Amino acid sequence: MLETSARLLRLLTTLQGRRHWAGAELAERLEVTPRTLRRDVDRLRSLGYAVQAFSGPGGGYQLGTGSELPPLLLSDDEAVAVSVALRSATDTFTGVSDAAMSALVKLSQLLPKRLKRRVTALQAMTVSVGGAPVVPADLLVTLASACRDHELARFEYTARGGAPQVRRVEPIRLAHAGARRWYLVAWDLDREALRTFRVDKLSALSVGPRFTPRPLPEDLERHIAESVAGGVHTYRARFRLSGSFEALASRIPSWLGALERESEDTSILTVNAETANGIASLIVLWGFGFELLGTVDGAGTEEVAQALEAAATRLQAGARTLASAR
Amino acid sequence: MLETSARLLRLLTTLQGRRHWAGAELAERLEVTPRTLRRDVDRLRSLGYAVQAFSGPGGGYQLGTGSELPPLLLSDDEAVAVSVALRSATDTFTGVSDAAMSALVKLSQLLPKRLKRRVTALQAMTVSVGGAPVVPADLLVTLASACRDHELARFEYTARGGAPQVRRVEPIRLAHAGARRWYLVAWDLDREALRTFRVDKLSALSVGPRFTPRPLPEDLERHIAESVAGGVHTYRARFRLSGSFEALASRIPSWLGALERESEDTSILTVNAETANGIASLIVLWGFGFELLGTVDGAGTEEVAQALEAAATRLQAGARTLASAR
DNA sequence: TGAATTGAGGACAGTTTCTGTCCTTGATTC
DNA sequence: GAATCAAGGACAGAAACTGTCCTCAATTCA
Repeated sequence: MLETSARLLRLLTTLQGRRHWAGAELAERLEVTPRTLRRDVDRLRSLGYAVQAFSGPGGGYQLGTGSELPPLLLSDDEAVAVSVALRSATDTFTGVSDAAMSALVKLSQLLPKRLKRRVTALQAMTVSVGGAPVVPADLLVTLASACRDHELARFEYTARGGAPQVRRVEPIRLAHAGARRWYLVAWDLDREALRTFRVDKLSALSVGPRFTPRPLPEDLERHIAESVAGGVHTYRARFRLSGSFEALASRIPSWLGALERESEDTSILTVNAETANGIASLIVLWGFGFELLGTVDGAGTEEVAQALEAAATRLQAGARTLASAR
Repeated sequence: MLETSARLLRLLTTLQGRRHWAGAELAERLEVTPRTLRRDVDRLRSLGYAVQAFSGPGGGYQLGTGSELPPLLLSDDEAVAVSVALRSATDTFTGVSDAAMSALVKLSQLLPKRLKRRVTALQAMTVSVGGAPVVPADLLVTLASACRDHELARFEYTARGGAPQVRRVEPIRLAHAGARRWYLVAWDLDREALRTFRVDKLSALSVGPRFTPRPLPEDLERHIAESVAGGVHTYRARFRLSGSFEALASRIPSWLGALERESEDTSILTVNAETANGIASLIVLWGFGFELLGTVDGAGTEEVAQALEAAATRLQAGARTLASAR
């Protein structure tokens, strides 16, 4: 009974669109008798969806929160919004980036072309202050799909200080190391070994036919942890801000850095970035005074200090040109 | 045939979880004959979902992008990720905030309690960026639901320079004006007139029983546009960089701003941000010298220039502390 | 308190649909 | 050319669905 299944889905859509529905109204919409509607509601219930009912004048049905999440039926606009939101979330929220990635892969494979175009168009317009992705979301989605679906990948890779090389790999895992850094862990077909690639060093990606996944090496997790942690060295600078932890916490976005209490009216902010200059950019975003305390491990402190001063000089010079022009 | 409907849904879930599936594999999973599976696939197709099939060794089924978006079947983790992503997107991406809001309302009403708790926990870790008043996502979701479902709202409102008052309204529309500014347009029951409320000035919200919506005033759109328009603006600053367009284009990420050729060896970079300080942060990230030319429409040029100089001062002061400490 | 509204659900009969079991055809890969 | 795998027609028995007709139960409002 195809019609019944389709009707159940339509009922679910309808119930998701507005909270409250009168029985008669629903029955009319679905073009069935109220009796059949009640049966449909029962069916949804026995599928695990929490449809609540109310008797009496002003009664009706509404879809509540059950134990399972019902299939989400999105309108075009909503689907685009979810896609855009997820793309930015993969980079912003470390805690959920993997899940966001897999949701994004799911959605991307279902999204009709016309909607994909809209997402791309929106994405191009979006500039987010300080928290912008360094790795294009499309690339990530493609790689994540390749991992999930066991599809060969082929790309140009520019290793540290080397020339671009073409690599052919069996993708295994996409690893996220916070602060906008993504790594592809894959089996390198030419070198016959497990390799880790920085996604931002990777270009001209194409994914090929499926491969049968080889058994995962036992030390995969360790391999990931090591190659991801060691690869690039980050700057982790500590700043002293004046203001109590409570007062500052609400005004500092979590992706900017980690905040700790120092004393009653000072706090310490630790900022991570890939370049000393990135540190400067982030601390400018904070918008108020600060004291540079140094880097977490002591290394690179001088560079960071120099970067801050150089940035100060550039800002002043750049702003002054305008003033003198008038 | 409840079993059939449930099975179709399961099939859809399965197909969303991985790209490629062999027919036999699917049949086994769903505990039906291959023949019935083929019929199920047919059923999905006639419901409008693009299931593709491939013959021969290595053949099988995969769910492609059809003309309609199929119901999205999310795992727990994915649902949490989508919710978190949407919450931040409502504030970040002006272009899709309404759609994101309605998707969020939909999702929030379906999300099982255990998942809601996880979202809340994650949300608590995420705080939004400096200065501007922040509107809690929960408040927005509640208000948006109230608009959609025609539920009375009651809250305390602190008008400009006034004391908090209790208001009882019929919510009509939630309007977004970029830069974390949200407005509730509602019919004020005590004043018997259309009113606009700034959501960040509103507290102790409770939503009551349903009301029958009165006909929308004809000038609603105009009313919204007017009461919302005041006060929001983005900064669009133009900078001159030395270097040819070709040389710079490859070194400036596209999200930083739009680059144009000016002359053989200078280019113009246009940077957008919501605060003058955001402009400063972005231009620092560029890492080389620049000249501030002003803002695109001329307005706010002074503020941007001042923000750059202020940032320079802060950077110098902050960096100097370290030097003097040694 | 009583009338009106609205959902719940049992029973029944006729119709429709579904499933599994054949079997043949057509596409694709090696 | 052989093997693999999806497509789909035919058929019969079983199962499910729908509308109709009724009786109950819950809730609201006068």
